[in-house]
Amino acid sequence: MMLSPKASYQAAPATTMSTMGSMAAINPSVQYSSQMPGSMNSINSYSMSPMNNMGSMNMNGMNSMNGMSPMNSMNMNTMGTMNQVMSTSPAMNMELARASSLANQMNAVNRVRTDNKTYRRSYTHAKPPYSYISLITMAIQSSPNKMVTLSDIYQFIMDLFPFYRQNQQRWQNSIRHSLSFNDCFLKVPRTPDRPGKGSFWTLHPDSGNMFENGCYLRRQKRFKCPKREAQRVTQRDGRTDEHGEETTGSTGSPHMTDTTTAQQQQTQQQMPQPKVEPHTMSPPPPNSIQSITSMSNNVPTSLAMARPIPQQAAYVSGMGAHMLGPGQHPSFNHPFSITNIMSPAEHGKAYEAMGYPGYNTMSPISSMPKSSMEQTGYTNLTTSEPSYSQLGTQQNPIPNSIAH
DNA sequence: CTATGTTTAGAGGCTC
DNA sequence: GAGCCTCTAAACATAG
Repeated sequence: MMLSPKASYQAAPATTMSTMGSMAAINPSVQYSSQMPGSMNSINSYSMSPMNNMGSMNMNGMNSMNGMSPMNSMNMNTMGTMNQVMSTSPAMNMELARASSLANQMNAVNRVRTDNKTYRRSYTHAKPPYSYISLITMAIQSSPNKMVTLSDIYQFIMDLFPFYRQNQQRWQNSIRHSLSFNDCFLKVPRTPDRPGKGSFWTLHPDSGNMFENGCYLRRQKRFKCPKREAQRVTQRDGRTDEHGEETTGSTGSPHMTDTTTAQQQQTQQQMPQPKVEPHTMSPPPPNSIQSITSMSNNVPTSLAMARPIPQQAAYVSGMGAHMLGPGQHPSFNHPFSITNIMSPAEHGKAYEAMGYPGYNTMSPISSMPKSSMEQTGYTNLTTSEPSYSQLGTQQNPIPNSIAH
């Protein structure tokens, strides 16, 4: 029997809505200011606008990075298009801004630390209150094209949170696992025109309500693609899944209840099936990556057989594990498709045109209930995270009545 | 060889 | 307490 070492540094507590509500008055900067007099100017960025936070975060991240990495330029690019991103998913950017604010505080506290002997522990050692799925989602959403490579995800996380600049092998393995294991992440293969290692990763368009409880540490329910689940069952049992929920529920992943399966299948069925003639596909915008559009001729045979989609509609096809599937969204119009890279502002329109109303509110981050955001004022950080409670004087700054 | 991706297994915490 | 979610570890396969 193997003992998990995680208890010694991480406990991954989930924060319930009630806890979130009660935490509304808790401002991390206030908590730490009581321990670090005079440091408010440096760390009270929670009262700042998200954009300010985002900007300062990135600069902090950049300052602490060694040299120029591809991701650095990506972050700069992200910053450059922040206005567009904001228009695509405001709530998502609130979360990103909050995450960046947290990173900002980490760095600020790091600076304060040198002037304050009483401060014993750096934010650098604190594990950010986000699940890996949340972090991956943030990385994807922060990308102008909503598609990132694995290394981009790594860099995004390390840029944002110094905590993840250590023990990289451990958490990066978890990142890879999360990408492969969770249906909400879709793998988009590279085109011959864009050689390189690894694929691109994007979000499944139907995975929008993963974090509807407003908690980014733990999803209320896990998104599962019925089609992919059926594939798993088929592979596992060596037979065709013809009984849908029953088979899925009995032999499927232990992470999925029958109820959830039924709900999601219903959602899938209710999702309007766009009827877009291939020839009506608009030419890519001027700033699109033209070279990628040749992907339709590069669909692996095995994958093409698995998904008999029209050749004209073949986007970045492939069903390796969790490629975008037919019926879920047409490839040639999928806002995330690399064959259809468009401005964030166009994403919403495209989605609405293909029968996905409210795309702008689909992102996991943006699915945070408005009431929750109003209650929390962006402060729904799961401050019950033990690693945070060990900050400062190593006394838990959060009253037990609130933290638990 | 290294990075990437998949899969399995188990532990701990949370929700119902 | 059962079921679910997340995290971690590890083995293995594959691509560049």
